[in-house]
Amino acid sequence: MNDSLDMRFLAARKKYIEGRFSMLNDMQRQAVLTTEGPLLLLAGAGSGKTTVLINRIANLLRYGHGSEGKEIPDFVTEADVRFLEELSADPSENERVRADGLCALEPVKPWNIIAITFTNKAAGELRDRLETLLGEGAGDIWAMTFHSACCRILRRNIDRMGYTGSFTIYDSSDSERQMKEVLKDMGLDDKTFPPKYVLSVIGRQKDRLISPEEMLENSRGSSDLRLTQIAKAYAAYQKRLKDNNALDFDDILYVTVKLLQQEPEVREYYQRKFQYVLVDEYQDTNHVQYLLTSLLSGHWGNICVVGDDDQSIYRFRGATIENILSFEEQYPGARVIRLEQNYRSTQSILDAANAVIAHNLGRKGKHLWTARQGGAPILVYEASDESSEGNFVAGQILAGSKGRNFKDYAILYRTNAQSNALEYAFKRNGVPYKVIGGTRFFDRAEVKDMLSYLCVINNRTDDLRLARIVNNPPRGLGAKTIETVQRLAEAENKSLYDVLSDPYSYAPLEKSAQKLLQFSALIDGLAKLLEDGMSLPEFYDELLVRTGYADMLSSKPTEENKTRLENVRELKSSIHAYMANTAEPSLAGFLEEIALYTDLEQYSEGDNTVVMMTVHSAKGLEFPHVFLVGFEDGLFPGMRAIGDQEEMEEERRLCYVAITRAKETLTISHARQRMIYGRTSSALPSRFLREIPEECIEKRGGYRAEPQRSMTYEKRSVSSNGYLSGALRANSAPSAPLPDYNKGDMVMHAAFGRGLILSVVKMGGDALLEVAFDDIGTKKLMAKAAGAHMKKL
DNA sequence: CGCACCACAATTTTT
DNA sequence: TTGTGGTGCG
Repeated sequence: MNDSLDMRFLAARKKYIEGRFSMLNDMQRQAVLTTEGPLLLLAGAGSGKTTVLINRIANLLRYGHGSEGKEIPDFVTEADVRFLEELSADPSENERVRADGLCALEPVKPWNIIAITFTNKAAGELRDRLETLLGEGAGDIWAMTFHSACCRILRRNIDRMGYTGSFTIYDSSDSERQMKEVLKDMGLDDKTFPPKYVLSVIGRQKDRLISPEEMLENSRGSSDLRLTQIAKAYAAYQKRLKDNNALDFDDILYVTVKLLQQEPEVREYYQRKFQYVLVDEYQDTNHVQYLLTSLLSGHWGNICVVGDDDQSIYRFRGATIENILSFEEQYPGARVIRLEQNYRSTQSILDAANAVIAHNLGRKGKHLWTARQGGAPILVYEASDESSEGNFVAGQILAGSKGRNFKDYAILYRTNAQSNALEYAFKRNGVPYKVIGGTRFFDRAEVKDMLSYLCVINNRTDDLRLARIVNNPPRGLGAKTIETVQRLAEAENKSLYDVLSDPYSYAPLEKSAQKLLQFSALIDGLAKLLEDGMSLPEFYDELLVRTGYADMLSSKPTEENKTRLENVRELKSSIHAYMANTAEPSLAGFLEEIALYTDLEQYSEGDNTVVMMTVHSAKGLEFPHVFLVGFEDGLFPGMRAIGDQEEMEEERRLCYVAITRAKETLTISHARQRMIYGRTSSALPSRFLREIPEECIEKRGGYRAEPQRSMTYEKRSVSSNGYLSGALRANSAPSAPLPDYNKGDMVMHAAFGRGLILSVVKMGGDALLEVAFDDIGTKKLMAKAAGAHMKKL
């Protein structure tokens, strides 16, 4: 082929590949087709970031670097060029196959791509969407979290680092318990050295790749005397973990990076393997994660990071916005593409978001826009206190939802503690809701207990987990006995299990020998079941029975124990889920999966209920209607942030995240006074409110004339003026008379429609109604609150 | 060992 | 106000 034909081919190839991504907007397409070298994708909220990621991978798999490359395969003929040039926008199947063959330039193998995310949820979604788009082969792509990717590398190669491939993973509470012991052994007072704090200091060291020895060295010149102690604790802690063949979450990254740095063979293997490295949510990466991705992409240099510096809200756990801000310096020749078209929100919402975030200095700068103009203004409501705020929100939802699409609504707040007042209001008003967050499933004591049993059965030398369960349920092996065992084990450099399963060899254990043997027989007996091929779920049932754990819970059937038993049983469904996804299920495999998969209770669209969560947990989600509550100075932004530039910018980003969750409407509320730590304190509207342009806002509420009242009186009266208060002046809302509802009355409710009162139970100055609604079934409502939305027929 | 009692603290959260 | 963790008693 001659030069001009070459040019024609390149143009036609580019045009064809572009055509294959015609469903994307220009910027998105550019992001997909930019395959080579470092690429920073600044993806604004709602800009179709994941779509781009998926399509970018699809492009790599189908066309390799065809969209950018200048090479031309030898087999291309003039006829081929003409064919491509004349190809219609909507080719037939055959034409498409031929064109694909012509345009593909070293298509990438799935196993040469790694796409790293933060959460298991994100990784799972990525895998699902890849599979939908690409079919089977997608499974070979490394689409996983930082931690699971590192684990996979470590399982193969960690022996070079002084651990063995069957290492266990400590979660934060395991780490804390271990650290507590370390500090106690060192004779450090846990007031001056809170385990959590010590661990966080150590975590920062690991993030900077500083070893215990280096930290000790560094601490010598320091004015903070505690640092030397912490450095020593760091060394002792690491020794313990190594002795137990355990890694904590920070170690997983730290050791992987150390391994890749120290071992050229291992490094080169993975560097060659990963031709393309993609990193999602890059604004959330910390330093060690930067090092990891930079190492992995070290050979081919094809690193694509996707993120939004304006949505970086995890500084407190080590995320550094610097990674995104200095990407271009760290990767010379990097290209930057901004995705600013938003497909989620109305213009009013985006105007507000843009205006707020523009006040930040440390940012790359972006301006979100949407093709859909207009939209309802942002409603700003001033409530008298948190209870009236709750009633307002509940009322708005009832009025807007007509009792149907509760799942279209989300309530976002800065702190978890705020959910309480809202829950009360929602219960009073009969609005179904679900609170996301709080104690997670795998953090519950009973679940950890069962997992500890499984860990010990899987690995007898897991001292930490063994200590947890050896006397749970109580077996007469009290603290004293365990301490003795620990002392003996330490002296002989053996595991706890080694000692307690052989009590007659140790004089001090004579008294408890019988009980100790019973315990080790229990563990051995259970392990035998698995060896004999019992299935995991069956085995788990047996575990519940033989350990006496199930008995312990069911013998005292308190409400609490019932939920515990449920949780313990629920773990069995995790086992089933694991079995369903795994070719060769094993206890060890299950435990490994569980160790890195802790978020069983994340938000997923399920029931038709309103959801309540912190702004942090809402990141990445979207809802038609969003309520941002508690928008007050001191709460959002929090007290700690006021007067600290960096912190304030983080709060502002958080605010930006909150605003950009909304698709159709955003309602912001703040209360004039609020109960905090049992004290009522007054508050001013958030300073961020003033950063939202006036013309985006419609104000409501306002309680200037609200008289001071006694607590109880206040609580009851606000519910009556809750959502109607925009219309009713506060002064004209005296104590609401209890509406006269009787059993058998027909009522019409604003949201739930027609209903029949089944029962009336007087409660204080109020009454609990049970109402059978024609459309949605029976509901329990408080008469006073519900009265605002309901009339007798 | 289990329970009651008191002191104390208290953003945000994933792995 | 709420929840947790530690201590001391029966």
